[in-house]
Amino acid sequence: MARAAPLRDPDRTREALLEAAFDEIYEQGFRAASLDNILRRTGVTKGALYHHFPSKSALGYAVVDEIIVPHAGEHWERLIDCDGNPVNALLELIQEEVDGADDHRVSCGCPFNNLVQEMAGLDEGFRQRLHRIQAQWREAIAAALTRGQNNGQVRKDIDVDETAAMLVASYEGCVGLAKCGQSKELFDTCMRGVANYVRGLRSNN
Amino acid sequence: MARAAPLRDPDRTREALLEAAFDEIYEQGFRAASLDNILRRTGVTKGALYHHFPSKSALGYAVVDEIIVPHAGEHWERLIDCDGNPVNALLELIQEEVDGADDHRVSCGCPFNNLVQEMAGLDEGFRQRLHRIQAQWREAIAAALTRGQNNGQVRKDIDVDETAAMLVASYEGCVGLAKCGQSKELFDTCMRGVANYVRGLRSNN
DNA sequence: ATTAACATACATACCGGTCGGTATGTACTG
DNA sequence: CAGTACATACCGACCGGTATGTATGTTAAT
Repeated sequence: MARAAPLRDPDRTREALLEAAFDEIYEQGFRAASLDNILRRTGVTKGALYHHFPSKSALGYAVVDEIIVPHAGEHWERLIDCDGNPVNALLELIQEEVDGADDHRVSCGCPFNNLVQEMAGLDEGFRQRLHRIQAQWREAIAAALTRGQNNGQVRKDIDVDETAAMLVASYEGCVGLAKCGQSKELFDTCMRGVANYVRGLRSNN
Repeated sequence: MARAAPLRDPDRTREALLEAAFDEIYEQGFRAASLDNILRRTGVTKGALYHHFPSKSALGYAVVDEIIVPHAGEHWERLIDCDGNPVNALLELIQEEVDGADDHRVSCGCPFNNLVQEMAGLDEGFRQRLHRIQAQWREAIAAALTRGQNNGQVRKDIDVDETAAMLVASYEGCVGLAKCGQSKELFDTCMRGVANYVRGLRSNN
């Protein structure tokens, strides 16, 4: 890789490091992610990296805080903002995930879930950050379902927290199945199952 | 750890290596699993290990073939053998998983799923083995559901393959949520959601 | 001139894997 | 039965490579 001219633009340097770190971590996992690879991807040197981040862990935490959290937020904020039928909103979200899933995504899985599986049991710093994301997802879904119950759009005999947890689990599970089979088709099949489950939440009135 | 006397019992040595490798891989992941740790756990030396297995990968594959596959088989074989109502059989299976989940399990997750998340996108040897396990799970559930449909125990308007995929995904997802929250309670909540989904598969007649 | 922003060279530790050698059991031979 | 020849099981030091992290020097902007 060509030696990049020194940027002397700390914000851009930092941002470049975060993005390259995200890619590397997404493809390799956090522990197998190599700082040297990240430096190669960016053309940044080791001194610069350690100028911006005190450790590999700190870099990983920053990737979660500044890339994964905002990206996750985009999804559940729409569930919160949406004032229509939450069942329809969920179905739209599911459809978007199905449409947006390319080979790379099928092969690598969900960046959030990958980190959970790898790090949640080993590192509290990761775990707490990831758990917060997951909890917000569940809360957003549960709140939307409660709203739907009050509006008569959603069956009143379901436990919204239970259902929200189950939905998040199903989605992450679908991504996992697809990764295991390296098959977009399997992902679609699995997600159709989730969509049918969601349709079953509709009130019968 | 005390220095173990040379066993000179190749089968036992091999078995000990497999079990220690399983534990180490379960807790650390495959790539982070250290051969030295496995040797320390067993008291076996590196020469002995490489006498039994040509490489770390081969050891990992053997763990899947000789420990994880048989263990997974125990579960889905019971679904195949069972001649009662498949909905009840699934609910029993779920209940057993809930009852059997201790702290270690919540913290470390599902050995099968861990390997999927870590290795499926990186190593075909692992991927094919794991995919085979997953496919057998789905096939066993789908077959049971089909039997239930023919017996009038299961709704006829569901797609059994879709449902089977969704069930496997949900279960793996539940384990993931629990790991992320380090919370048995979250696991129970999530699994209650799965159980309710399964109850919804019952025919209404 | 200070100091933030980088660059370079290096320290240290651990990794999977190899290698020469040893101890033990077994099979053949005279 | 004794002795030789060979195979299996195992030992543990060591290798090259790579990992994160550090120490110190240089550049450039305010």
